Amino acid sequence: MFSKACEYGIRAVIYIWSKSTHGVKLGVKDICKGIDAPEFFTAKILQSLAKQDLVSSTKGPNGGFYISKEQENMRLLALVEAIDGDKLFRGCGLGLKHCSEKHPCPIHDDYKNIRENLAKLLSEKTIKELAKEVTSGKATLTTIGV
Amino acid sequence: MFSKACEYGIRAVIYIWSKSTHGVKLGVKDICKGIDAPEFFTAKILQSLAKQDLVSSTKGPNGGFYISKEQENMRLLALVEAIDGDKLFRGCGLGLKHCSEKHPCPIHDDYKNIRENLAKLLSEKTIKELAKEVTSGKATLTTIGV
DNA sequence: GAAATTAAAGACTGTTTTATCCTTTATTTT
DNA sequence: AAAATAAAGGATAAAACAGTCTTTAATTTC
Repeated sequence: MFSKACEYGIRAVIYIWSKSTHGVKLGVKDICKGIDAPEFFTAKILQSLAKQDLVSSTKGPNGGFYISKEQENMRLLALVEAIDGDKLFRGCGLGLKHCSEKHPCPIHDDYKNIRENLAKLLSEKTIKELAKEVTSGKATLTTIGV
Repeated sequence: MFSKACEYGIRAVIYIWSKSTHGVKLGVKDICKGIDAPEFFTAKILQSLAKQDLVSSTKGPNGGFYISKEQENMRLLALVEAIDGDKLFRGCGLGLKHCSEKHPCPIHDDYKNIRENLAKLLSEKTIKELAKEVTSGKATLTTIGV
């Protein structure tokens, strides 16, 4: 469903949220340790997100990634689109180039429905909410205990 | 969502269904022309499906691919699983190795819901139904008119 | 039986995704 | 100013995915 990059990206951003409530910055190493993701690969994703202004970053000692005031209400949908683009939400389920209401593929309506449910879910969820689930212990971002 | 191989495979099987109601066999070339898919690549997919007994085939003149009596009630789910495996239906939305009810990722429940809807859709749809939509002109498998 | 036809099988190429490493740049601390 | 730190950026490598081509095997037609 989501690409690896997107999975790491989502986990990373939720992690940053869950740890840096009061302006504390987190380094890539910390983050990747916390979410059990490959360091340099995840760094690239975060850099891309920073470029797109979905997260903030500063270099130098005590620098790292953090979430600014303006980024506080980020939705999951924005994150997914920033990393994976909109291919998950646009385009035909069977790969037809010109699938439309008028010339639908055989699963057009059902697929559309699934997709809209997914888009709805992603657009409703804020990172803040998700982070809260982690800090409260209800959810986790890494393999624990087993 | 689905891989290219899966898209071509689904289209191919629906096409076979829609054209070979009375035991007529269709060659790969015909099929690929009919669904606007790359020939050799799609051939591989059909061969794999034949090996897995989801479609039937015979070699030689007037040979080709067809659907046997036993394959008549094939569900879309079986097709997708045969080509893409179950990765779409199993595994965590955020890629966690040990995500479970007990140790869920932050989107566990919602993702599970989406996934179950998808699985339900795919397990309910028969290829026969989908083919009927094509033969009746309600749906299409290729780019038309534009 | 020989020729023609068609799927099956395997080798090969190209692209995208995933991942790692190394260098550069910006920032802070001393 | 120098040293240390951390993100940014570039280069490379491995794996998965997508697609093509060639040869082989089975079947039918003649």
